[in-house]
Amino acid sequence: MYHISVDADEAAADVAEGLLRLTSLVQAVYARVSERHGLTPVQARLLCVLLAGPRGMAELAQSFGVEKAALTGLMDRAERRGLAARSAVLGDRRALQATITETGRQAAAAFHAEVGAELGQLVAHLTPREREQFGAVMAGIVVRCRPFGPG
Amino acid sequence: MYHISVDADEAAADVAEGLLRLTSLVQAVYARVSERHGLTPVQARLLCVLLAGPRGMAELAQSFGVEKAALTGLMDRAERRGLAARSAVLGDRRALQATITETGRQAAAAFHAEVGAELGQLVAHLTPREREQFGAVMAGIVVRCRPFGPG
DNA sequence: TATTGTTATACTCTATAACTATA
DNA sequence: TATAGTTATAGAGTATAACAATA
Repeated sequence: MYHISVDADEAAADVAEGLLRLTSLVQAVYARVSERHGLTPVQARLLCVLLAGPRGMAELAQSFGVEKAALTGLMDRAERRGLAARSAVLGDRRALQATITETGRQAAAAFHAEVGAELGQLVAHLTPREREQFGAVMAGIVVRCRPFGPG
Repeated sequence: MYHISVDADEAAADVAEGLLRLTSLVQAVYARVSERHGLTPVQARLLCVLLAGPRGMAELAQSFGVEKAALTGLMDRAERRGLAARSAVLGDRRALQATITETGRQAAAAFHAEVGAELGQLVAHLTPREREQFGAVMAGIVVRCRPFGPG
């Protein structure tokens, strides 16, 4: 039905290499934009989550896929830099909420906009139709690896 | 000529989000396969480069985009684990070459094959034609950001 | 003088284990 | 007992600055 290349392995290796190179490029963009705003990549990610509202420490740790203790350290450093703060939670005196400060909000908003713009530049040479197809393929790949949604 | 969406910004944001999610997924695969072979992601990358032959320390630092001192630390740890070694360079008594050991070679070869296979799985649901197009788009994006070749 | 590589120091990010306080 | 979060400790990865040896 399809044309099967005799170099099927080679074609697969090419896709793998493409994925690795693309990943490396996106990581570099992310790191460069973070640095422009005085943030580490992980701090940028943390602040972007907190832009949507306060989050519990355990909740953040789980959504980042790190241990609670690692999150304590992340928040310590973010707090020391005036980017985020901890606040009490009504009704559970064990719990703390991570919140973003005004300084953090401004940095995160600017970071988010610039990352979006720079990543958009990467696909600016494609036609709208190509971009749409490319986006659909990426979404399809991601969805198949997160069968229960973007936790 | 093309249909321009009134939500062009939104579409661009979608592509950016897709790139970030795909990157996160590929990084996770890379980290998981590395760990399976007792390697950190950076060690895996270092060893895969050394699979092709010895490299000078400064050369490696530049191709990794890190300072010389960082590479000294990387090689110290790789050497301590028996994955790589330093050897003298004939004709320049300042220089050292990083080489891979047999242990390192086996780990790197297995790692490389498995990463290729797992990344291949990510696009296994696509038709050959879709895979080819996807690969071409990725290659095009990367090429535009490395106008002087893959360093 | 320039280049190669190392050492010293400091910081971020992460894991594990032991701990406190509250539920 | 279980959960939320912290502390202590260790290790990887990185940067900067100062240094040694060689070109």
